[in-house]
Parts: sequence; structure tokens; C-alpha cells
Amino acid sequence: MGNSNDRRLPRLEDVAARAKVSHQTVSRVINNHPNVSASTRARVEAAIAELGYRRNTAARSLVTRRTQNIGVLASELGQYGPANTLLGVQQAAREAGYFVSIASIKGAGAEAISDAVRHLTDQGADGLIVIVPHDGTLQALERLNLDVPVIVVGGAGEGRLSGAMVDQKLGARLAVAHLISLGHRRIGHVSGPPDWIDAQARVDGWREELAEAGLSDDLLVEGDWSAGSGYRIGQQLAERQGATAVFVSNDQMALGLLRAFGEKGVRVPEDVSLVGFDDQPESAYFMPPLTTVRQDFEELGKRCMDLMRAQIEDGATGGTLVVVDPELVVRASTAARPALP
Amino acid sequence: MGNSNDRRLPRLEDVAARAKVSHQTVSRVINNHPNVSASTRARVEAAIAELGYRRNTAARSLVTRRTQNIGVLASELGQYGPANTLLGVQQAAREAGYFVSIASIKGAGAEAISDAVRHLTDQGADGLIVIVPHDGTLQALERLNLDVPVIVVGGAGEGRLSGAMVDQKLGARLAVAHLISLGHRRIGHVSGPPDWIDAQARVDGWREELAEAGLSDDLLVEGDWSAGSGYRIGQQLAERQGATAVFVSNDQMALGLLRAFGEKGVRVPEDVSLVGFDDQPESAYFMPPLTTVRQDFEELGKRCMDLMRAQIEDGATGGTLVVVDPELVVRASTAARPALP
DNA sequence: CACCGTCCTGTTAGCGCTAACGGTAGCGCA
DNA sequence: TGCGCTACCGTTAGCGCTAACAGGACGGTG
Repeated sequence: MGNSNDRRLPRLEDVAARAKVSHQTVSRVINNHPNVSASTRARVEAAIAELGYRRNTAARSLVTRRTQNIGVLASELGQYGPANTLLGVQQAAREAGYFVSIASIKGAGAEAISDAVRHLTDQGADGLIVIVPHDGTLQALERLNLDVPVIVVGGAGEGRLSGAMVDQKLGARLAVAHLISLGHRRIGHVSGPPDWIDAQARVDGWREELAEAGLSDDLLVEGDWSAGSGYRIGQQLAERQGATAVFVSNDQMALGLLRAFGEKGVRVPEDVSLVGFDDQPESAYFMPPLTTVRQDFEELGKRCMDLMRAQIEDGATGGTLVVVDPELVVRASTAARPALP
Repeated sequence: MGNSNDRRLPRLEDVAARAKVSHQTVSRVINNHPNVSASTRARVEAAIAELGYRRNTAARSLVTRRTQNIGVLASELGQYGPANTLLGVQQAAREAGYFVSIASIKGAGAEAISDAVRHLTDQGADGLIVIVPHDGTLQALERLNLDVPVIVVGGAGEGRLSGAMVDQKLGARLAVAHLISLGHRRIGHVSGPPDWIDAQARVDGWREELAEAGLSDDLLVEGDWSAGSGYRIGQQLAERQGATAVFVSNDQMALGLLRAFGEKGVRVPEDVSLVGFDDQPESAYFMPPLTTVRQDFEELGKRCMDLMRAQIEDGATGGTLVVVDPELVVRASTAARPALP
């Protein structure tokens, strides 16, 4: 491996010369075309190995118009959900034989989105996966009407836009149903920022489940996902003493509530039950361990790539939406409603 | 934008025809070559805008042998450090006008590394950034002797291998020095897995600082970064009552210790002081808030890209190592040594 | 006026690969 | 023998771009 004087990488021609065939035959061998005799195939493969030949993807994609690259447009990668979605997508892509190029943006402005999309398509991405969990993402993408497949995490569109998501509303309903089954009647909610689609969906799920049980949905406070916001909200909630249970829209804010409650002498779960969302690895070691809703990001990534390949390789149309079900994980932060005084 | 019948994307030739110049002149305009008159430049730019022309990067990189793409080889992206390093790198790359392709691997086998490296170089990466925080990464890379710049996070090499890192040993020493200054004499350490270079460096820092103060370094327990391992270790430590302070190698394990101590009635910081490492956003809301060591991953990413550009654009040689200093963040989990009974 | 240098533009020749087509040999069948 | 079909392999023509060279126009200088 690695001849001393390899000032230029070997190309098809070099392999061909060594194997005493035409460069086209070498190309056929590389691409597994059938009509190559076993003996020449072996000769060519030997030559490839000896020279350490590697195909030049720039040249290849110049003529095939395929790059085996999928572009991921992401924002908010500091948050647990987006970051893990990216991880899941990346892994699924690799398993499907694709590479992943990232472009991350701040916020979710239509300008930033179209910039990043251009960036990615310029690089010749065969398809796009968009992880921008804000309102308006879908509309911004639809206006661009791209000519490559686009998979949007969190919602489906039309044309070449497909979508994949974890069913946030269902997750919220599981959480609330669990609290109701424990006898709780006053169930509050600490939401994420309202311009996040997941936050909005969880609010909707909370509301619907309460409505079906004939319970009131007036205890809604808005956080910003951070533990700090959860802490501040927890302090207020501890004063008011309005609810016997709170469904918190992510685990980090739940941690903040836990600490605020601890400081104010509100016991969890004896006085108030708490449910989070995400099931971060730490959540099992909160005090007390947190009941929460787990999302399977690995599965989500796989589904994204399934949709992608269907469009790229089988020419499927877009416009479909696949949904992954979340799962309730019950731990010690929830218990039966305290007996009324 | 978007003519109705654009079944093929416009190319240089099309722009040239519209602007009544040669395709080469268009190329010059795109690449900001000086010798183009203002009037023709304006004409060409108008034509580019009207046709919505976008340069074909495959064709460009076929001839220039540059892709403006840097490959990131990463593992353990589920952990806080590697994930945030990736984030920092990605952001710095974008600011420097580069794209980022990811290849993530499981574990750190030489085989997996060389596979992923080939994958990335096949894609025509102009350089590689390696985030594989295990022993042996450097050696595996050196054996491959690549002909593109490689920046290894966590250690420097020779030849085209440069390195960038947060000074883990210094971070550990800051933590231990802080405990010593509070009067502690028996200071334990919960380490990460020994095949992680960062874990090893933190152990070394802990040991050195203790040695300089003439203190014993016999209280060492090995964890696996997870809160669960921290919890189990915490239970043992609570029984033994050996130390008045513990330096824990990351915040997640510290969380586990906190819970174990809480259950066993060991008060933090009254009975035992605790210092973590990473300063995850949640750590300020642990009970009690955690004293820890902050790493600036944004800065780390910038430094990586600085090194990269020096090699790619200015032809600098490799073999250099840049170091980012960490910072101690003091919170409520540390206090003066309890008076002896 | 001849000469040189500077500024601008065009022409030519690839970068390394694949698609499309052409050609040869060998076989089966009428 | 002639025809057609299949299996295999080679030749040619680009994909869209930039580097390198080749001018032409123009102004200044001796």
C-alpha cells in the first residue's frame, strides 16, 4: 500500500493499463455490471488492490448527477430532541449507504432556511432532511419548491415534501392519562416556547385528554425548555398550590421544578406528581426519579431514511407522513392523588 | 425565478450566451478575478440572476481538487463532550465557509476508523477533524498516513496530524485546588472509563494536584460516565465515609452521586463536597447546584478550524497542538471541610 | 512610429468518470 | 452456409468547470 512516488492518485486508466483491459471494463467491474467474465473481473480487482485505486466521486457525480449525499438542515442542536434526531438520522443514513452533510442555522427565519437549503443543494445533495422544529418551517420550504426529495421532521407537506415525526400529541395524552388514572383532577402543564411545533402539539394533547375526562385546562404556564425556566415556574407554582399534578413538556424543565419544589417544601410525589418528556438518560436519577415520555430517535431516523430512499431510488412521490409512537416510562415522581385535607 | 421549462439547470455556457461573453469570462466573474471590466461584470451578474445560475460543485471540484468540505469523524456522540465538540466544529466550519460531512462510528477500533476515514476522503474532504475520545485513536490515524490535513481533538500527532483540546488536566487541577483551598484533605475521585483520554487526563490532574499538596490519592473509583454508575458508586462511598470531598469526572455521574448521598442521608455540601466536570446546563439546578468545570466547545471548534485553514489554505505543516483553558464554576455543592467530630 | 507593458477577453485542453453505441467471437438453429 | 442472438469488451463523446495560453486594444515611452 502507498507507493513511494504516488504524486497523483491512480485513475481508471491506470488500473485498466495494469489489468490490460479498457477503462470502461474497469468501470463495469466497479459498478458490478453483469457482463464481465470472471477471469477479467479477477484481474481488474487485483489491479485495483495493487494500485490502491479509489473512485473519484466528483467525476462520478458529475456524470451521474448523484452524490450519495443527503443534506441535513438543522437548528436548535443544543436541545435534546433536535440533537438526538440528528444522531438517529445520521446513523440510519450511514446504514443505508449515504453520507450526511450538515448545515445548522440559528432560529428559523425563512431567509436562513433558504440560504442553508441552497448551500446544501449546491453541494449536490440527493435529498434533504430538515430538523427545524419551529412554526413556519414547512411553509418556508414549500415556497422554495425544491426539485429534490425533502423529509421534514415534525410535519408533512405536499409535492416532494414528506414528513416523519414522533407523535407528540399521543405522548402528551399518555402522560396526562397516567395522571388521571392516579386520581388527579387538577393537572397543570408547563409548555415549551409556543413557536415550537412539538411544544404546541404537547399542549394540544394535554388539553384533549383533559377535555375527554371533563377536566379543566386552565393551568398552563409557558417555559423555554431550560431548567432555569422550570425553576422559576416551579417557585410560582409552589406558592399557588393549584394542581396536584403537573405535566412538564421536557425533562430539563421538570428538573427545575423539582428543585424549586424541594426548596419550597413541596414534596414530589406526595404533594404533587410530575411527568416530564424526553426520557433523557439522567432523568432516572433525578430526586425523585422522573416519570416521563420516551421518544425513539433511532427509529425516527430510520423512518426518515426509508422515506428518502423511496423517493430517491424508487421514484416515489412525496406528501406522506410517518409517525413513531412514544412510550410512557413510569417512575417515582408520580403517585396517587393526595387525600383531600 | 424558476422558468417553467427548466428541465436542465443552466450552466456557464448558458449564462455566457445571455451576457454575450465567453464562458470563461463568466467563470472569472464568479471567482472574483480582477481583470474583468465593470460593465461586463454587471452584464454577467445580471444574466446569472436572471437564469438563477448555480455553480456545479462536482465539476468545479473535479478540476480544482477542492471541495470546501471537511469531514468529521466522530464517535460517542451520545456523550456531552463529543456532541458539543461536534456542534462547535460545525459552527466554526460554517463561519469559515466550509461544509461538514459526518461519519460516526461505534467504539474506536482501528478498523472502524480507517473505514470511516476512507469514506470521508472518498467524498473528497479537504481535511478531517477527528472526535474519537479513546486511547489509540492517534496511533490508528498515524498508521493511515493520510495526505490531507487531520485535526485530532484531544491530542496532537506528527506530519499532517495536528491537535486541539481543552486542557483536561488543568480542569481537574482547578477542581482539586478549589477543594484543597476549602480545607479538604481526603479528596476522592470518580473517573470515567480508563480508555478515554479525557478521563485519564482528569485522573492525572487530580493526582498531581494532590501530590503537590502532599495528600493521598488512594480514593479512586472508576465509573462509566453514566448517572447510573455514579449512583452505584455513590452508594458505596456513602457507606465507607472515607472522603470529605469528591471530584467527579462528569456532571452526570455527579448527579448519580447526589441521589445516592441523598438516599443515604449524606448531606452535600455539609458532609461531603462535590465537584463535577462539563457544566451541562442542568447542573446549576441539581440539588444542590453543582460546582463544576466548564469547557468552551465553541472556542475549541474555532481553534480546530483555524488549524485546518492554516494547513489547507496556507500550506502550513501539521504537528501543532492548541489548548483551550477550562474554567471552574463554583456553586453550592462545595463548602469548607466539616469540623472533625 | 516602433516597441513594450497592461488590461481585458477568448480559445483550447483537460479533470476522471459513465452512457451509449459498436464490434467481435461463439453458439444455436434452420 | 447464413442468420440472429448473446456475452463480452472497446471506442467515443460528453458531464460543467478551470488553468493555461493566446491574442487584441490601448496608452505610454524612446
